Amino acid sequence: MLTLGPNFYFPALCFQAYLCRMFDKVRVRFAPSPTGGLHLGGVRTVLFNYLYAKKYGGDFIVRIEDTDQARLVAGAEKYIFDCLNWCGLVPDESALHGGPYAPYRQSERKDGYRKYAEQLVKNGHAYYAFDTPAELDAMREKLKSAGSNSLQYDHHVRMNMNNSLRLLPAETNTLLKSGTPYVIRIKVNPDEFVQFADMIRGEMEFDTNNVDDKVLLKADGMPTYHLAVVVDDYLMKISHAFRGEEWLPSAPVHILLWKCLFGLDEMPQWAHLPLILKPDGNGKLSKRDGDRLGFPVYAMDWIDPVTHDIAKGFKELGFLPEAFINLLAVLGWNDGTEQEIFSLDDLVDKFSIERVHKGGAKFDFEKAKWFNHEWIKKLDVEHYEKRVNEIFEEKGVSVTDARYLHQVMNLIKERCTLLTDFYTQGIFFFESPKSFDEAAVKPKWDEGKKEYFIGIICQFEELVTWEAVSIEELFKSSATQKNIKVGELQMILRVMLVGSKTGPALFIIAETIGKEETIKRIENALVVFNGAFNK
RNA sequence: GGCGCGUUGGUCAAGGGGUUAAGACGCCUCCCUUUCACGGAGGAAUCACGGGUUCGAAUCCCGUACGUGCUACCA
Repeated sequence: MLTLGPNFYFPALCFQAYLCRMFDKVRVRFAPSPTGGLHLGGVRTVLFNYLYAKKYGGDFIVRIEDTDQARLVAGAEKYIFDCLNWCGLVPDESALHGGPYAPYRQSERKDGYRKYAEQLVKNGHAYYAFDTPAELDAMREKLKSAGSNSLQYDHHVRMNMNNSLRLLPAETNTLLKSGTPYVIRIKVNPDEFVQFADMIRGEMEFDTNNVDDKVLLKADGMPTYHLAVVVDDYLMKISHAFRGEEWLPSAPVHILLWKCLFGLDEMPQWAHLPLILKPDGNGKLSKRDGDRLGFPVYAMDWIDPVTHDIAKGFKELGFLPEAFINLLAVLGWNDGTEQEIFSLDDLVDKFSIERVHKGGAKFDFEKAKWFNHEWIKKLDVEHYEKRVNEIFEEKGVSVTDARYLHQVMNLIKERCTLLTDFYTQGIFFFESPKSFDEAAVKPKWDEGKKEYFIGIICQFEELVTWEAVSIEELFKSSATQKNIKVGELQMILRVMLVGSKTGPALFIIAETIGKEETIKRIENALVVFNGAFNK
């Protein structure tokens, strides 16, 4: 079976690839550059890669693309792996986990790339370029003032530039020998069409007249993304390359490199994923949008090592990894049924790259929270009580009785949207209310009610079985005796025990916190109400 | 500006020539609960626009508009 499914989707287009790949293993890669926090969109790219690999029994590889030394951020790589780990998307091979194609960090593979760049030069598919940044600027300035609609370094301009195409071989040699800084650029021939089948978008075609001579090897000897991605995908036997839509315009460069270097038969199948857009206005979702609109865009808290700015993560905000994965999966994909709640296993089973949308989706934090709510309700509290315990600790409440926390969590789980809600919804099970919703009590408060509560204290003390039903029975019969409406008393009792008019069934609360604590809280509240209402 | 990609309710979306155009989130109304939540019942779309093709188009084709991406010795 292996790659049968996906290849059958474009049988005519991929027949050749199909033939040569049908017995190969599916191997996909996520290739982040460690420049900061792991964005929503990044996690979704990981997810889709992972799902596809696991669906076809393949390998999921994480390759660190750290070819831009200037943009490296300390800690970013570790952070990426921490996020993947939290999400449960563990790589089969990576810079962290090792594997048969190590190293998985491009900076450590530096020496390997030059050979391919040189080979391209030798075969006439690339050339040395000695242009300085200033000269490049000047070129673009010139094009701009000439009214050109392209500012690219391409076949129109390359014969006016300082490169081995225009220079005499001897001149090039001299420059090379004298150590003049240079880059290697791909030589894109005009008037050709580059075609490939995108698994999401179908047949794609690009006119090479619009493709520029991209830098392949930088002056510092590092490859650019364009060279590195092709070389490493080849060396690591990547069968399917899924990445964000922002890469679509440079896809023809990659196809051309594949063609010149390794042959199209070896090339992975491409899929360009739609973007995740900001919820309000326009554009790709960015960290700033999260700050602005009040929701996270990173998987986990990211602390900038330089500025020490902290960007909130879904994890710390109280999201379950199950929910995070789920909401990301259905942002741009669905299985065609009405199902919306999917576990990772479900997703592996049902995911299909062909059903991924072409259009970008605006991120909706309200819906994201709904997914979390659903997962909190769905999962047994064992799955997340450790995290909830941490949240209580962070708030300065130490939970000594794990069984009690467990019990409380089951009582309130359906009213918790975020894990952090367990604290706000459940704190009164651990501490007496520090304040009361007096406005809720005041209109109902009178001398009769006061007498009633004074009386109920003694009755509670004598109650033998402290269980919700018996407490309720006693409470109600006592009210009937005194000819007071039970409803009004209940509201008051609730505020006495909880502090506000919220929470699960009242007598369950009384049972859970215990007789002694219930009586204590009534007495406490009596004092406060007495003072407040001056009766 | 050039090139690419996209466009079904506020949002996510099903749908692939004939449907009363699913469903979910959010919002509103009501029921349940004398709390809040959960749950339940309702309410809200001339499928961006204009032309074709067709007996018939949200669905196919062409334009236009709008959105978005790329346009670095960044990924």
